[in-house]
Amino acid sequence: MLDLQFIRDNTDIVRLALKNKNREGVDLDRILALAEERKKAAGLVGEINKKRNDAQATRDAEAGKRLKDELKTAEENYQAVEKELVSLLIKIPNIPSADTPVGPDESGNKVIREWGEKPQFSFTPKAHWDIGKILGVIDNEKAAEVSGARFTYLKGGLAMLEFALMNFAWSVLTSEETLQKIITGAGLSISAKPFVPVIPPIMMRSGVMNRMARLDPLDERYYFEKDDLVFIGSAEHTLGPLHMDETLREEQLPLRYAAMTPAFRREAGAAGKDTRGILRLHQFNKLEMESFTKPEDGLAEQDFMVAIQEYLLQQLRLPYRAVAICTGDMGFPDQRQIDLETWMPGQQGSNASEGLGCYRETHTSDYIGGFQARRLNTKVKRADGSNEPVHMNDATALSQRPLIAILENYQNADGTVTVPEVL
RNA sequence: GGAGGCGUCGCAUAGCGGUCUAGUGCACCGCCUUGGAAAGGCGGCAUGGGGCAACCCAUCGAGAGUUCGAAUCUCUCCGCCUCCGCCA
Repeated sequence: MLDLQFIRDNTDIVRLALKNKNREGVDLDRILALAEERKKAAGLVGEINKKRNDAQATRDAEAGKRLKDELKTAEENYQAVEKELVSLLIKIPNIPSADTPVGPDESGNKVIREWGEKPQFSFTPKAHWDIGKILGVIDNEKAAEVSGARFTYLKGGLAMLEFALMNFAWSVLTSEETLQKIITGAGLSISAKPFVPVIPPIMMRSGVMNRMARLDPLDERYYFEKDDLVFIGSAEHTLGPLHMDETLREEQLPLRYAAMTPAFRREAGAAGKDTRGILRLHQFNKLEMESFTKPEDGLAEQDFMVAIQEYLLQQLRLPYRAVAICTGDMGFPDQRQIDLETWMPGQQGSNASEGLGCYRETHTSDYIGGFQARRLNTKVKRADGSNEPVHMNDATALSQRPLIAILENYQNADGTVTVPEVL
């Protein structure tokens, strides 16, 4: 949620953001009108309360009764205005950063860096689903019988490879020395405080997920109505509220956490897309980073997280490119979104004329600013005594998708796969 | 699942129908004192909203109710603790 005062003072910026983020349906004028109305309604409630307090001081029972009724009416009016205002306010997306490309959809994304040499094969490289079948390490058929489409069994060496991958990521995220090296390499000057490993809940109250601005679209979530619990779509969802309703001290920041959890996604609206292999599943494991920083450190923190992601892929010798996600394609609460796409030589991209091989998204990083913190009520007390929302970042460390990249980039002619040296 | 207890301004606590504009201790900040410190003294120290300001309003886990009046009484919900049962 944006700050109401910010919306009032920067109507043009908000209107532009609505347009660029494809949310022109949000009635900004109505919001501004409601904000005025709420101010008036609150004034009236305060006035009646004052009179009521005076009546109580003089034990004026008659006036007290009358004012109680007046207060009830005024409060009901205030509640109605407040409710409509908040319901509209939470529909305004976050404002894209200045360096975010403007664009309607995926087509507006900009590649900002490329790294690595694409492997050359003396044979036609296979897609990971074929390699998985040859090696007997991916079994979607049985998973479909047991759980349905978009589930998988990862077995044997591939399961071990995933553990190795996650261990590798943990070794980086918990090492101050390695993090300092990454920070220096990226030309940043921020704290090298390591990430605190966390095993978080993977179900959460729908109300809290809503405060994270991640409940919508509910259709994308697995929701247990009876218990009002939602399966998380990312560890971010339960790491983000770790300091809900708290005021942090400046010297505590940055606070960095990481968690490996299953992530659950219904993939509503993706019917028929990426149905082969393990690229798009209802359940997959992911190691996620989350951090809380002072507002002025938020953007650099995202650069840091991207640098970690790139370090991980570079250590794995996997070619990738970094992509600045444009306004129309970025997440609702995002101020700036940068994705890494890793080279997958065995797959056919959407453009068949380009031949075999394509880049697929393996990493995302979201700079959220104070957008989530405002609704989560996670604040930082500044040196001057004032309070303001902390800035938050979340980003993928490693997920199951890099497994695909390893299978396809490290494949041999006989269908075997070489394990990356760092693992 | 059963029984009982408890949620108060960072922490610990007082308050049990109007004197609460919520007291006290600790922690923290400033000043006095000191060569410097400790101790001591004085002052400050929650959040949100409104107002140029003095100041006003709201908030004692959340919501509803009783009452002229609720931190205090009643109900519902949420959370925590103790005991019992079941259990990876």
